[in-house]
Amino acid sequence: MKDVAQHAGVSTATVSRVLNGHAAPTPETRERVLAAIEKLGYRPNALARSLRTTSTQTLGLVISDLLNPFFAEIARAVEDEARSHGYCVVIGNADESAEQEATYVRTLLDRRVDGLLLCPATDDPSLVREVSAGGVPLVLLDRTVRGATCPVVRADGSEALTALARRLVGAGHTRIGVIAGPPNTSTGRERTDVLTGSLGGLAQVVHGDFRQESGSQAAAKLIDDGATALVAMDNLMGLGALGEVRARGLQIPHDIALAVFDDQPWFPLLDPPITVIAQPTVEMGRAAARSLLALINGRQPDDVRLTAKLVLRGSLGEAEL
Amino acid sequence: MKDVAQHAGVSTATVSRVLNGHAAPTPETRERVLAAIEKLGYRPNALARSLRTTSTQTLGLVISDLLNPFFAEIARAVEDEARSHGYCVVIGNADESAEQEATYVRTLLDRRVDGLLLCPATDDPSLVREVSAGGVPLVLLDRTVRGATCPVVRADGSEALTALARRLVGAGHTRIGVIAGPPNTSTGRERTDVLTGSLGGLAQVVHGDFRQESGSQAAAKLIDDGATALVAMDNLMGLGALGEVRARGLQIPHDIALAVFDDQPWFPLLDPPITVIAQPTVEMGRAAARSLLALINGRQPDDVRLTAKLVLRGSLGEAEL
DNA sequence: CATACATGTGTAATCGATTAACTACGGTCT
DNA sequence: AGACCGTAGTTAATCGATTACACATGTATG
Repeated sequence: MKDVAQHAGVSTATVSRVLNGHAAPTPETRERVLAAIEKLGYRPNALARSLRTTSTQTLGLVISDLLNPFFAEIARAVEDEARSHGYCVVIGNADESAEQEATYVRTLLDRRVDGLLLCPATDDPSLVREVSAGGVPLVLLDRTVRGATCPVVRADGSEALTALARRLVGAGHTRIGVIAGPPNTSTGRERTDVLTGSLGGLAQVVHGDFRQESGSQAAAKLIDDGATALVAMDNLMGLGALGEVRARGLQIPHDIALAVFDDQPWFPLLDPPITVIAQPTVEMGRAAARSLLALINGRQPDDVRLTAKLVLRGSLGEAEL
Repeated sequence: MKDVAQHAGVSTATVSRVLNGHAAPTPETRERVLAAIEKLGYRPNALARSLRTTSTQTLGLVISDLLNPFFAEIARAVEDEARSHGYCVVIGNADESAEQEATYVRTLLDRRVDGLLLCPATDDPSLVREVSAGGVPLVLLDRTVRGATCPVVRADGSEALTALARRLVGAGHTRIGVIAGPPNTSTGRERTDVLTGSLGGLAQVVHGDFRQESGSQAAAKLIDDGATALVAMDNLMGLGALGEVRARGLQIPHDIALAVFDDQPWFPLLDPPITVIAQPTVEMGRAAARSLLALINGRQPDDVRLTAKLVLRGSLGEAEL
């Protein structure tokens, strides 16, 4: 910057003013400064600028797993929305581990992100409190924690789940295997509660960890126990369950019915296509980013609750008639 | 930091030494400082530290599309490797757009990442030159550019592609539709050249843009032209092609054979499972991160060339016998 | 013609860390 | 006792920007 100033025959203050679009500098001065910048290939140091202004124009996003397309889509939407407001997003991968999640959150805070979007790995509120105590704007996404005091953006699957339950029961299924998420996550618990509630005593629950492998294992156990229908509570466990069903040579929906929470681009391509409960991922991501930006700008956004929808495709068999 | 120093009755220099594990401070002083840090909940400002040390312990990774599982896996691997060396990764999504790619690269440079990993959207070397001119360590990943002067990490699919070609020809296919990547990307061009080369005059090429929609369109065109086998040059176009095949009610492999470049967890679950050329994504990501770290540490790593493998699963029909 | 005021630019403090150079202190050795 | 040395800790410069305040110049006003 000093070099630029020297080249243009002005002070660094003036260079800074030109850079920041202040009204002060003469068009002629501005011209000279811009020429010098161009000539020297100068690029301002964002670190220094942020240090001085205490604003990084950056949002932190901590998610459980980038390989999970559900989170990848959310990340993508967050990024789009943030970018359109001049913000950058730094993504942290927590790998469904509370410890790694905490590490990432702290790293992001150390780098002074202007705000944080968090999909908490567990419903333990201590990390959330730590962030809030630091005074950093925080919005929870997809999942919440016990006694959360910050805005939350999530999808409500209750309606879709009860509709699904009604169809399964109506089709005469009496042993319905539920491949549930971890009970210490809000989404894991809530979805399972709603579904088992609507299924009366027909549900048999096995808990997984939102990963493919656990989906296979849970499916195996449930099939062994005589389940005639499976409901996987997220797409990775759905993938695992599907693998197990195929490995056993069972036909969907003839031998067993299957429904999955979360949609995937390839679900319609299976034979039969898989019936799902689709979450509005893009909307969730955008809404979360907007809420966070609002918070950063001193407004107090409301919680956002979007609706997940049941998409019938055929993998339930007669239940879909 | 000043507060901590005051609390512990020392100067900020001493606090800094404790923080950075210098030998100087007495165990007793160290103890006092740590206590003060704990008590005040002090966390060092990474921006200030980086400004002073000119090192951010951060790598930039610019990829074409986070929603493409191929890149998501790479990102994940890069991150793992980087983290194990105490580095953070900031991911930028270029969306297969050269312009957005350039924007992201510049943003990352402005933030003074210690090194940059780039999957170039096109083979135009100007952006690469710009980065190199800035003296920032740079490694290219998956794709290269014309006259690249920096280390490159990529997968070689030639062997797998010729093997695939041999099988298709051997099975008597005479009209083989190739859904190619953009000709201005190195991977797009090379893969297509190798395959069409080995297919003699039997190949019919339609170019897509590495996205699902273009895969459907290309497949439609090729099927209309009487192709009896399709080869999609990346997984998203493969997904599109598969959709088109299904939409027309064609049976794989009876009516048409299909092979896809890039593997996906759900390909084995289709009926029949899809034959693919699998790239070692995790190895690619790790290798790229390692090369970049080497470069940052003043070493001069060699190019890395890993091997993609043909995985036969059944979607080629008799060609797989 | 002096005074007030607007305007464009420069000076220097500041953000929060690191670190070279210096000081103070105590202990050894002749 | 005096010279010398090692060690623990302080002072202050520095990284590269922003910005309050001061200053100089030019124009309008009484």
